[in-house]
Amino acid sequence: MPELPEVETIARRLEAELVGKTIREADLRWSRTLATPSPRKFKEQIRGQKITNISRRAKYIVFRLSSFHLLIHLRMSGDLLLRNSTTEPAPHDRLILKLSGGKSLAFNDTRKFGRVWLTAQPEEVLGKLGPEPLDAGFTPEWLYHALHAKRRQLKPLLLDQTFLAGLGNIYTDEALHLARLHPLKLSDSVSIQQAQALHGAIQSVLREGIRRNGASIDWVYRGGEFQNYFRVYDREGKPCKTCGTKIERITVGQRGTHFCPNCQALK
DNA sequence: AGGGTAACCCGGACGC
DNA sequence: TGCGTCCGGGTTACCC
Repeated sequence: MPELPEVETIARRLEAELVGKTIREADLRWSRTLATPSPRKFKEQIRGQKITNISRRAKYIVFRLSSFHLLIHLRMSGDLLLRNSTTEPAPHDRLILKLSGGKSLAFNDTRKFGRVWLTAQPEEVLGKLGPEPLDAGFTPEWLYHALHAKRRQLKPLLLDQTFLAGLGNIYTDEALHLARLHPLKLSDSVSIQQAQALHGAIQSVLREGIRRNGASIDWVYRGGEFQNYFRVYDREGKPCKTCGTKIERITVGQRGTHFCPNCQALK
């Protein structure tokens, strides 16, 4: 399941491979993948567009084209695959962009949660997002004040993309454990020292993810040994790697939430 | 206003 | 085998 580090890695790879290529044709194989515009308009507008830049904003992959922005959100099960144009479409391919130079970019998405936007106004999609957790503007001071401007449980607040953009369920649990903060702790009860710890933990787990996936992205979506790196996520009943206490799993805002009741005491 | 939860979209995994 | 339930990213609708 692609979270921010995986999306970052995909965007970097695509940037290295696809800048300068022209989109010859779009093969839309599952029309609901398209958030906007209509399939007809999409095919018409994307034809002949040149890819000038590829980047990431939150968990969106942003393709800057000659006169539009193509935004792709992979959600749960989406993946972007570079293929030769002669390769047959694979099961669960939702959109295939045929490019100049004999390559194709395939958006493959088993669960059909992922969405694609083609728009001249990307801010309509990206405008409400909070700051990037790895950008210079995300500082311990900003986090402290932002936390105190709300009175919300830390876990749902950190998952709120308008508060901070790009944290998903796994990295939120990991960051809270590293910062020794209970997921239900109220945001305005966090001390300046705790905000500093949380800030460091968020950047640390994301950077760790990026570093890891840069080396071996292929198993990220296939299970493999990904879970061996988790401190708390998906480790219910297993010993905390810090203190040995059994990791607990609770539901917070309908999300599975994992924490160490000893390291992350509420009081 | 600002907090919370439920439904929604999906298919795979898993339990019975 | 087969049916029901859970899971999850993020938005929207709705209630407190």
